Parts: sequence; C-alpha cells; structure tokens
Amino acid sequence: MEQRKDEFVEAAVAVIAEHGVRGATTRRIAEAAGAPLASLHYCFNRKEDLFVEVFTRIGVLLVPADQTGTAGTRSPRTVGTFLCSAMDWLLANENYAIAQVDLYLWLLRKDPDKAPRPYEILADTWIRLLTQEQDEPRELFVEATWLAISAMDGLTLQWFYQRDDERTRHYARIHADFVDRLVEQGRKALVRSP
Amino acid sequence: MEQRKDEFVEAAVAVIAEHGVRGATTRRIAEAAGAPLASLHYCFNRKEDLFVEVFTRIGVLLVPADQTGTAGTRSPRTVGTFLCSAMDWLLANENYAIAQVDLYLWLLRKDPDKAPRPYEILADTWIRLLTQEQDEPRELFVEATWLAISAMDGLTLQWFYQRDDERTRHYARIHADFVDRLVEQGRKALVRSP
Amino acid sequence: MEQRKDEFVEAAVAVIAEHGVRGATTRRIAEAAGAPLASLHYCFNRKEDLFVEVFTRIGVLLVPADQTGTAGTRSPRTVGTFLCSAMDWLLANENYAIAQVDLYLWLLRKDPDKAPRPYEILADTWIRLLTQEQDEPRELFVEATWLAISAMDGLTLQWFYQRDDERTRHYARIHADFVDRLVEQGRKALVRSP
Amino acid sequence: MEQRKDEFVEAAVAVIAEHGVRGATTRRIAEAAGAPLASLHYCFNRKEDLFVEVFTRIGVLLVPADQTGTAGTRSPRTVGTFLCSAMDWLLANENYAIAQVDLYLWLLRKDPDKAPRPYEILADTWIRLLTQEQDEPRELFVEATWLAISAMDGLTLQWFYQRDDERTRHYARIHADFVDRLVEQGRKALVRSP
DNA sequence: TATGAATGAGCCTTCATTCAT
DNA sequence: CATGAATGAAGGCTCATTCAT
Repeated sequence: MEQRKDEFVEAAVAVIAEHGVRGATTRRIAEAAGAPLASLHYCFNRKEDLFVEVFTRIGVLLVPADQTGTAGTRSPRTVGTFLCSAMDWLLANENYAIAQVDLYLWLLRKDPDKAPRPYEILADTWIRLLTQEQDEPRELFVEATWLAISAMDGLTLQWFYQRDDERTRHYARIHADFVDRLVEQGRKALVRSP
Repeated sequence: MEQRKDEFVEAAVAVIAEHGVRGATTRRIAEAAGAPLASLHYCFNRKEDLFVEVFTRIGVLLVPADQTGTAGTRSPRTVGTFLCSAMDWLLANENYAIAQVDLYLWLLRKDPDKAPRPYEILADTWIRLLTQEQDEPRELFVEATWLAISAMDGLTLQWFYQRDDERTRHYARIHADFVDRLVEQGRKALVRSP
Repeated sequence: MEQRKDEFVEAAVAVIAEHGVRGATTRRIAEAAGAPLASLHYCFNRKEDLFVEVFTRIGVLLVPADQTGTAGTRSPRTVGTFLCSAMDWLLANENYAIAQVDLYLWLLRKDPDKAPRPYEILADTWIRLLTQEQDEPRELFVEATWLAISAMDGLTLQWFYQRDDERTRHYARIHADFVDRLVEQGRKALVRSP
Repeated sequence: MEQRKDEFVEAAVAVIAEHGVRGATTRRIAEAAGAPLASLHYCFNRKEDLFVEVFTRIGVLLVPADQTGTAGTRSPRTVGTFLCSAMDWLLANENYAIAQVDLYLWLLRKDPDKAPRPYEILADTWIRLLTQEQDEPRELFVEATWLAISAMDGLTLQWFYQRDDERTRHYARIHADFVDRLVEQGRKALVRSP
C-alpha cells in the first residue's frame, strides 16, 4: 500500500515531466505505474492529492542533509555550495526538476497558500544550517539565500531548453561565487560595526 | 479581423494568467474576449496557434526599444539596467509575466525548437544594443546577459507567491549590480590583455 | 434545438419510468433519444437540469385546461371530476405517472424548495377554477382539494403494481364522491351560518 | 453476526432516507453502521439483498399487533383506526416512512412480483383482524381497506415536503371517517339484503 | 471469521473541433 | 464572412464486488 503510493508518485513525476501537469491524466499515470486506473484513486482520493504529495516530496529531496555529527575537517558549507549541490541534484534528476516547476505553477493557482511552503522550508533549512555550522547571525545569510534560490529557479528554467549540464553548472558556480562574496561583505561589515 | 485576433490574444493572456495553460479552454477564452466560440477557430485554426501567437508577442514586448537616434547624453545602458527594466515591465504586466512562464513550459513540450527562440532573441538584442552603444566586443556581454536572464526568470517565479514588488525590485538591483560588475571585470581583463 | 430538447425530455420520461431516476443514466437517455451523448449536455448543461425540466413539464400537463370561454351548458366541474380527470391522464400516460413520483422523491432531496411547487400549482389551479366557475369562497375547496391530491398519489402508487386501470378508476370515483360530498357539506354549513 | 445484520439494516434505513436508494451506496451504509465495507458483503451477498431485507422489515413493522387475548372493553378497532395508527407510526419513524416509499419504487422495478407483497400482507392483516374481531363477512372491509392504504400512501407523499405532522394527522382522520362511514353503509346494506 | 486491498465497469462532464447555414 | 449547433474523444471519479490473508 505504501509501496503502491511510491510507485504512483514516481510514475506521476515521469508523466508530468513528459506531458506537463496538464497532460498528466490519471489514465497515463496509472499506465506508467503499471496499475489499474481505479487503484490510483484507491491510494489518492483525488488526483490533486497525488500531485500535492509529489510536490511535497520533491521539496523534501532538495533539502540538504543535516551533517551535524559528521565529524571531520570538511570545508565549511556556504550558500554557494548549497546552490551548486541543489543544481547538481536537479541535473541528476531531470524529471523531478521539470515536474517541480510545473507543479509549483499548478499549486500556485490551486492553493496559493501551500505553494510557497517548500521554498520557505528550503530557505529556512539553508539559513539554519549555515547559522549553526558557523555560529553567526541569521541575518547574514537571508538575502544571499533568497538570491541563490531565485538563481536556482532561473537556471533550471534555462536548462530546460539548452539541456547543457556543463553550461548550467558553470553559471551556477558564477552565481555561487557572487552570493558567497555577498555574505563575505556582510561579514566584514559586521566586524567593523557589530 | 486583425482586431479580433488582438482581442483573442489579450483574452488568452488573461485566461492563462488566471487558469494556466491547462485551464485556458477555448470556451473561457472566447467568453473573456466576448466573442462566439466558433470565432476563435475562425481566427486561429487550432488553439495551439493562438498560444504560439501569444507567446511570441510577449517575447517581443520584453525586448527594449532601440534608442539609436534618441540623441542626448543619457547615462549608458548596461545589462543591469536591461534586467531592471525587464523586471519593471513584468511587474507592471502581471498577467503577461505569469502567462509567459506557463506558455514557455507548454511550448517546450509541444515544440522544443520554438520555445527558446524568444529567449535567444531577447539575449541577442541586449547584446547587440550593448555592443553597438558602447562599441565593445560582443563576448564582453554574453555571460552577463544570460546570467541576467536567468535571474529575471528566477525572480519572476519567486514573485509569483510573494507578490512583493518592492522586494523583487530590490533583489533585481542586487543581481544587476552583480552582472554589471562582472562586465566591468571583463572589461579590465580585456584592457590588460587585448 | 427546441425540438431536440423535447426529444430528450420524452426519452428521459421513458428511461426514468423503466429504470428509475437512479438508472436514468445520460447514456441510456441519449440512446433512447437516438442522439449522441454529448448532445444531451449541449441541450441541458447538467443531467439535473433535464430532470427538473421533465418534472416541471409533467406538473404542467396535469393541470386541467382553463375552460372559461368554452361556452355551453357543461355540467359544472368539481374537485371529484378533477381527480378523475387527473387519474385518467395518468393512466393514459403510464410513463409520466411513474416518472413523476420518482422525480418527486429525487427533487425532494436535491432541492426541497422546488419539489412541492408543482403540487401547489396544481392545488391552486383546481381551487381557482372551482372558485371562479361557481363563484364561491375559496375556503370551501381547499381541504377537499388536498385530500383529492393525496388520494391521487396514493392510487398512483397502488396502480404501480396492480396495473389494473379499471380498479384504479373505480377507487378514484369513490374518493371523488367522498370529496365532493365534503364540499357539499361545507356548502350547507355556509348557507346556514354565512 | 445477526446483530451485525441489524446494524446494517438500521444504517440502510437512515442512509436511504437521507440519500434515497440511489444514493445509498455500500460505502455510505457501511460507514453509517460503523463497520468495514467488506463486512456488508459478508452479511449480505449483494447490496440488493440488504435492501429487500429492509423493505420486508418495514412492512412487518407497519402491521398492527394482534390483540386477541388482550381482554377488556376496548372500543372496537376499525379501518379508520388502523389508518390513523399506521400514520402515527410513520410520523414517529420518519426515516422508515421515506425509505419505504423509495424502496417500494426500487423493488417494483427490480422484482415486480415481490414489491406488492408487503402491501397485500398489510391489507390481509387488517381485513382479517376486522373480520375476526367483529365477526362479520370479509367483503365488508376489502374496499375500505384498500382505500385506506392508498390514502396512507398519498398522505405520506404529501407529508414529505410539508413536514406538518398535525396537518397530516388531520387529513388522516378525515380519510378515516370516510372509510369507516363506507363500511357502515355496507353494513346497513347487508342487513337489508343479506 | 472478518477485512484491508484491489479493480473492471461505468458514470457525468468537458473539450477542441467541425459543419451547415 | 461569421456563427449556432453538433459531436467523438477523453477526462476524473465512484461503485459494487472480489480476493488474499
């Protein structure tokens, strides 16, 4: 049953990626999942429920792992590294990348209150991790984080028709440098006038 | 007849903005245009033709006006100013902003070769104008332009649920500063080793 | 178009009579009307609209014709004659009789405010005609009329499984005698103490 | 197990009363009974079996108790008292009243031979009781009984939208007077020409 | 025995599109 | 030229019922 749900979610991602939310019909999803149509409605009362589930799960997957406890002398994570990691994940999971944007626009219309949540969760997580790991004030990272997220979205959109992974990673790195430098500036300003 | 077409395009933008391409049915568009359903198919053989027309027109509107001939001692236009202007236009034309993204994703699936064109036209125009106005090598502006366009898209997406014009403009300016500085760096590098 | 509607109404009556409102699917009705399924929804936005239309029409058909102007020395109409006429009509239009009861129960649940209307219209018409034709006070006929209508319904229900027209007419006449005698009693009482 | 059945019957009455036979789905009934869906089919192979059971039980409940042996100087029961008692029971058991009519129409279509039975049992019982208690010929009560039953049905239908218990009882009494007078007339005729 | 899981069949409705006028 | 009328195809969803456990 729980496994059944997973299969439908997986199938939905694939179908949305190929046909868009518009073309993601219950029949197509069921077929992609190799399951009868009625089973879909047995697992998810409404098609919308399935889509919300998909959208939520993608949001969760994008969030970086909490590394507290992972000892060692790693180089410290920054907004830029989060951005690059997220882009890496999206490039490695094309279907999720495409489905995510489509679902975002869909949810925005269906339930405008729910749509932003994954973005906010993502931003909060980034900020929280950075604040914890480097023991610095929250405000230092807020602006850079939202800039990075908008860059991530913009690059994703651009990647859709260029399909050039290397180029996308290249631009991501430039954006990353930029936001990290922004944080650095803020840090210096803090030192001078705490 | 040509006016009829305009009315349908206008109506389509409004309907797509509200219901998404998914919900932009012929009936709704016809109703929004105050025209009989059959008229729509009289002007545009297929619904898709209408959407392509809409998408193309929006692309055109985003392109900045060519100011050659507009004499005077204006401060020179930069990638950053183009970015800010584009964002201003999008914020002033909400429906177009939303419809554009939706149509972009739709067209990407229907006809992947056509979708990128407006983006490339936009980029080419920016680059051409900058090259002409400042009589500098093309390469100087390419990277900054594409970064700016991705930033524009990302900010648009973010604006969709925040609906905070000021905040969006603020972030746009930061992005603008960044890309302009990037160009400046390139310019210096060029001077050193032409 | 208007004729199309009539055909669907006719078909709906037949299908409801045979299968009940429950079994009166759009497909069956369309088939009975010899029309494509989509045509039904072209004429009646929702299936419910068709049913309401059917119910209303039956109500209208039951109402006796206004005979003012039809000169001559007819024997005066009474509640009892109305009852017998109504039963005659129902027996001559079996499908309508059955469909009416079914629709009544259906409408009662869907829109309790609409369901009673046909009954009230029927009662009002009877009372009005009687009052006019015999130039007597309204109150004289109210009770008898409602008794007659309940008798009509009860006999219809009974007829459903007995399917014995003669027997039904026989009982209708008894009920008719009864309500007419009731009116007669009232009339006498009026004379005595106006 | 037997108790389970009772719960389902009770639940079915409530659901039918609210949603009609049409809307009395297995799910709704199971939910109303607080039982798992599959249990319903464990107790009643087909949904129809449950409905037949419900219809039969309601028929039984309407039948007046046999009072032979209940000594005393009660005033003798008549067709009219039976009618009033039946109406009282229906008014006190609204759900049953509604469900009964709905089921009657349903059964009439599904199995026309079964539907009339409860009515005939009711009529036979009334006639038998009257014949026994007053030691008079059967024929004396037949016509009045069937008239009373049709009145009962008609008043029930009318009560559905008026929901006026007092008014309904009032009309029931008038009908009762009428049928009792009819019996009285028959009785006199019998005396004169046995 | 009792029930969670599963499903084939069918329902109502909407859509883009065509066609006759 | 313009449009009311019409429709095949498909969509989301629910239902009664079965079955494995």
